Order: sequence, then C-alpha cells, then structure tokens
Amino acid sequence: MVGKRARGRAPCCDKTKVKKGCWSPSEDQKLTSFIQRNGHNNWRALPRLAGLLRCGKSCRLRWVNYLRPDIKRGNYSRDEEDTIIRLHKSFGNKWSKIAAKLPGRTDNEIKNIWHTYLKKRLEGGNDQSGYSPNSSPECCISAAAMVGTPAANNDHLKQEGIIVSSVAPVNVEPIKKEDSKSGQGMIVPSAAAAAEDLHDFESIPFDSDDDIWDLLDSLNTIADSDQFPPEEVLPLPPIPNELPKPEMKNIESGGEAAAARAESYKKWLKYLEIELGLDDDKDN
DNA sequence: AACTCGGTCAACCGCGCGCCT
DNA sequence: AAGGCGCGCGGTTGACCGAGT
Repeated sequence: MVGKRARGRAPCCDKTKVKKGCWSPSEDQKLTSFIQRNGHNNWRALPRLAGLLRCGKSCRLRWVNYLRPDIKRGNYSRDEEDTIIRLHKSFGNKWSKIAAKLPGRTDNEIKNIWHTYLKKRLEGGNDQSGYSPNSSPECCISAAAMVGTPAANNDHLKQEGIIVSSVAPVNVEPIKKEDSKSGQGMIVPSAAAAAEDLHDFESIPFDSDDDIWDLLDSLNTIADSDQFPPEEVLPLPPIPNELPKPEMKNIESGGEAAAARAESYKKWLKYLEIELGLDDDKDN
C-alpha cells in the first residue's frame, strides 16, 4: 500500500518520547500485570495506560515474544525443527504462519533459528539436531540458556560466577537481563509455567543490584520449599473485584489446568510487584 | 594478552493489510 | 470510495559473546 498517503505514513508514536532498547524488570512487570488485568485491546494506548514510556509496537513485541504466559523458549525438539523446515518449504518466509503451527513458539524466534541454525543445517547437510540457545545475547540472558544447554556451553556463565544447574532443560523461564547501558540486572517473569519450573532455577548473577540478589535468595528459598507459588510465604493481597475481566484467551482456553496456571501466574506477578516495590507505583 | 571475526538473538523499523468512519 | 488508523509481519540492526589467530 505504498503511496497511499502523499505525505507519508505518520509515525506510530513520538520517537523522542519513548524509551528504546532492552526492557527493565519493572517495565516487564508493568506490562505483564496490565495485560493480565486489562487485556491488550489497544496496543497504541496501552503504554500510556500502563505507565510505560514505550511505543505500543514495542509493548506488543515484548509481550508476544517474551512475556506471554504460554511461550516456550529454546530446546527445540527434532520434531519441531523438522516441522519448521517442512513448513518453510510450503510457506517460505511466512514466519507467523509457521509459528502458528508450533504452539508456544514465536515468529521472531523461529526466524532467528532459521537464519542461525536450520538454514545452515540444510545447506551444509549438518544433521546435528538439538537447537538450543547457547550464548547470552547482547543484553539479555535467558535462564533457559543457563539451565537448558549442554554444560560446555555454560562455561562462560560459570566463569562469571553463575551457578549452572544440572537439571533437565526447562521450557519456560524468568529471563535474566543485563542492561548494557545501565548495567542494571533484570529478572523477567515470562510465563505462567515459570512458577512451576522455578525450582529448577538455581541462581543468576546480579552483581549490579543487591536488591535483585536478595530477591533471588528469597526466590530460592521459596522454590526449595516445594510449593510454588508460595501461598504461605507470601502475604498476597486479594485481587480487587472491580478490576475489568482480564483478556486471557490463551490461558483460559486450556481449561482448569490453564486456569490454575493463570492463578499461579497472578500470584507470581503480585509477588514480583511487592519484591520490586512496584505495588504502589512508586516507580512513576 | 590483544585483537578480529563470526554467531546469536532481542529489539527496531517500515510496510501491507484490514477495519472503521 | 477514500482516507485514517492500528495491528501484525518480515527484514534488518546492533551489541555481546566465544572461538580463533
């Protein structure tokens, strides 16, 4: 639809007034809890309503690719890889169509995996299976990368003082991020199932923020307590009844188990709010 | 030890589509 | 019918890392 408007397309937002780059934990927390409460009917208005200095598109991307509760990260099975290859033959670079056939996978991740791994596997005849994210990206390290990759690939993490778990890979994870500009450590709750799998999440280094270490310590304590979300450990305030019904199609469509996970997720969010000091919006 | 290079992946950007007025 | 608007998609970028030299 090029040339539809003679003076060009209006920018989606005022680029001078929005933050760019990696997401901080408080931003993630705000976005996640806002969507849990109010849904995402209007991405353009969402940042303002949620108190985020972000472009609506940026919020959407963050939610769709990382914060969505039903998301899976890394550790692609052979079946999934073959499916991607097969679908790519059919659809070409229609990543969203391919992603639609792979529950829990995002178009962005599939696109990245295709360019960095599967394409080479096809071209080079390298039949080695087992893609999993190995090294930390520029500013974001997923816990899946830490616990879900072969030990050899975690050497750099060990060198940095990271305790690398020997447990089996997990599908979802809180994401540890290190903001390259601020040096601020981040923890991101990315999925409802993170709560279930959090006991696999042994430790993450945050030498730049003592509070995060404290948070992690407390998480470890909780996670070890064999019951997570920690109903007795955390004084969870009731969720007000007057709040609009959340739009949680993905969560609710899964029946009782999904509803239970959604509930776990709510508690996990609330816990983060409290721990991060965001429950009273003092960030603003 | 220092440097270079390639791999990786989160995030950004611009465009097309479809809905609404 | 035409234009405005928002969303979603796909391509691209840029920063970081480990391996190699």
